[in-house]
Amino acid sequence: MAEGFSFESLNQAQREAVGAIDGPVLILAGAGTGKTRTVTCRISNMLERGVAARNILAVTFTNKAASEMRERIGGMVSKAAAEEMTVCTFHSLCVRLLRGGIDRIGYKKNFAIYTGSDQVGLMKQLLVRKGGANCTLKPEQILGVISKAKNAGLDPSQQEDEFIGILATAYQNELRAQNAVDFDDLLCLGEKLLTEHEDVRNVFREFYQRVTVDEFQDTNALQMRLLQQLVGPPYHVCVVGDDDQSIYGWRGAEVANILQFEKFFPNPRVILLEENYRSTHAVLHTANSLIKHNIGRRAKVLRSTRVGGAHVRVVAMPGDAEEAEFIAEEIIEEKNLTKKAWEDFSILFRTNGQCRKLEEALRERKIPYRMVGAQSFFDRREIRDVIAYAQLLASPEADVALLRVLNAPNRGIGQTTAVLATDYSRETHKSVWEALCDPAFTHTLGAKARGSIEDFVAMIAGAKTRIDIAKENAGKVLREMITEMDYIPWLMRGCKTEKERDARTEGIGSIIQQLDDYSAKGRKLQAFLDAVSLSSEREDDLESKQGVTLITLHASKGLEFPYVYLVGLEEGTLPHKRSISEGTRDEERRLLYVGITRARERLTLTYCAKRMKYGEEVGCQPSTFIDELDGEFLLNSSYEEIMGREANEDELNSFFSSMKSMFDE
DNA sequence: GACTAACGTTTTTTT
DNA sequence: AACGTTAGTC
Repeated sequence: MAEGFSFESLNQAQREAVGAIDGPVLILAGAGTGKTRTVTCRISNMLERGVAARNILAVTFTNKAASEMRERIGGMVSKAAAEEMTVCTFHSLCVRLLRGGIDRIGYKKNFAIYTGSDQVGLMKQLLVRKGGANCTLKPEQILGVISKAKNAGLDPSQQEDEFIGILATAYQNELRAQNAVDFDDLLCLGEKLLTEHEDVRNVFREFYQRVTVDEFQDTNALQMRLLQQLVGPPYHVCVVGDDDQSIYGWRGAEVANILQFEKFFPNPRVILLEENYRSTHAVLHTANSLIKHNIGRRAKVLRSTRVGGAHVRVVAMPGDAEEAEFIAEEIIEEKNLTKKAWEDFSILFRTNGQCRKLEEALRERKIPYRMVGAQSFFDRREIRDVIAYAQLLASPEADVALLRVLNAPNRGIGQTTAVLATDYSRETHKSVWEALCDPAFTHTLGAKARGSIEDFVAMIAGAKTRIDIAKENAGKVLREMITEMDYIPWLMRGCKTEKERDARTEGIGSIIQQLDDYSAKGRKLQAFLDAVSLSSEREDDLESKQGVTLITLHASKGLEFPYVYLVGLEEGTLPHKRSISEGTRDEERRLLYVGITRARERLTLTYCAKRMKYGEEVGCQPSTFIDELDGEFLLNSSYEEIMGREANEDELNSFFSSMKSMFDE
């Protein structure tokens, strides 16, 4: 048994939170106030007070957060108890729920989950089919509208724009016909299943006696409705979050969920965690002075446990090149001076486009760096292809997966044939797979195309039999199939560089290995596909890499660094110009607030007079947010001033060291 | 059906 | 500047 927790190690507000395990609880946890520790202690306390581990549910926003929380709990209670709890995301919770009972609402239990590019592919088809040639919207935008409607808890087919409504209806019908759901459907259908079926709802309510939701400020209306279905009287539900760190409004997060929590659950106990263990007083004072400009927030003032600290610098730069150069040079200098590690430094920016110049400056000086959020592993073409093949082996009627790989590698089934097959499948109300298997269809084709299709069908059916009937290892079967069809040589032909070839080959190896691991543990192919669809997780996470961290403000939430450089504080960049036109300046302010509160010791804010944007030089104005910062712990400076002074300091330092060596002698 | 050339686009991002 | 997409050609 692990050591549990002690009330003595907690501050008063934390103790109150840990002790309050009954009824609705809202924990407003400011940045760096020991939120995770409080939540894990609270769960540990549930166990001590006799709640069984299996009856505890903790919902997080990302898979990574879920595994971290489980780990933290595991360090506090017994490992077995940590394993028994349900710690997962809303989406994976819904997958479990739906794999068990989706047949009650008209889907088959082996439904496929369509993600990102699957959805785009489907929508592109629908656009063509519904005559959207003169439609100005891109498939992604239409999907965005549909997604937003679903997450707001609305019917996506009810649209102001008639054509989008038609597309939304067609999209939903198509998904259902293919026995597929998208990410948002997981939540919608999960909620629907619980709402419409009292028996299912009661099973869940009785099973999950204590529910905790982390990062509550990021939840949307639909997730709130789901939560309400999940938790019945006497509402043993605890939500944890910080409205000041709500930065995902643009994808549907409802700050109202946290601001008006009382509306959803009666008489909640509200606990404020305001004691900050992370940052210096200077950093916190500056952060507080900024965020108080937002109206309609849950008033909260972070108190520092670390008095004083270096002033927050606001540095004016001539241009983005100098900005990058300055930071790179200073990091080298500070590292030498303070014996910090590269990992102690971070550079935060609003948009990924700002990253390139910084990267260059670091690379030129041979400073190791790590970037968070580059292309997602699961978005890479070869990975999506391999997953599509795996999907076909699980359920060949998943049309999107089938169409994706029908001619990858080229096997003589081109666009013309694909369109014919799709048309036939729609006319006969069958899946594309069934169309390909149907002689009535294949005999309308030329001999060459028919032969290709027969080979393809035989290959997939053969492999599926080996897995389903002969119970062979799915990873092995998939690997052999990929080898047999010469997928890799085909993929290699499209590669321009050696590096790309290696990366892609490695990616394929990695994804099949993951499937191997699943099979080895005796888990089904479907479980693998669920895990893969639900994790957009970057393959390599932050801890596994070393160097200075380059990261967007959004991705920086939850992280902390001794040294933080927050760049590009310019009107149009931060706040971003689109947020100005959309009237979401408050969220941009919160974004800056999140960035500021990442700093433990030293914070440097920079802005440029001009910046390269889309290959053109653009003049910039300093962000109006800078004026909102209280001046007490601010130090205004400029590139010229600091770079000039540094030259002098170098001389001074060498003078001191020579004096020192004289005294030492 | 495959390959090349010109074109247009470009906030944030998880599930 | 760089990337992906599309359209046009072989």
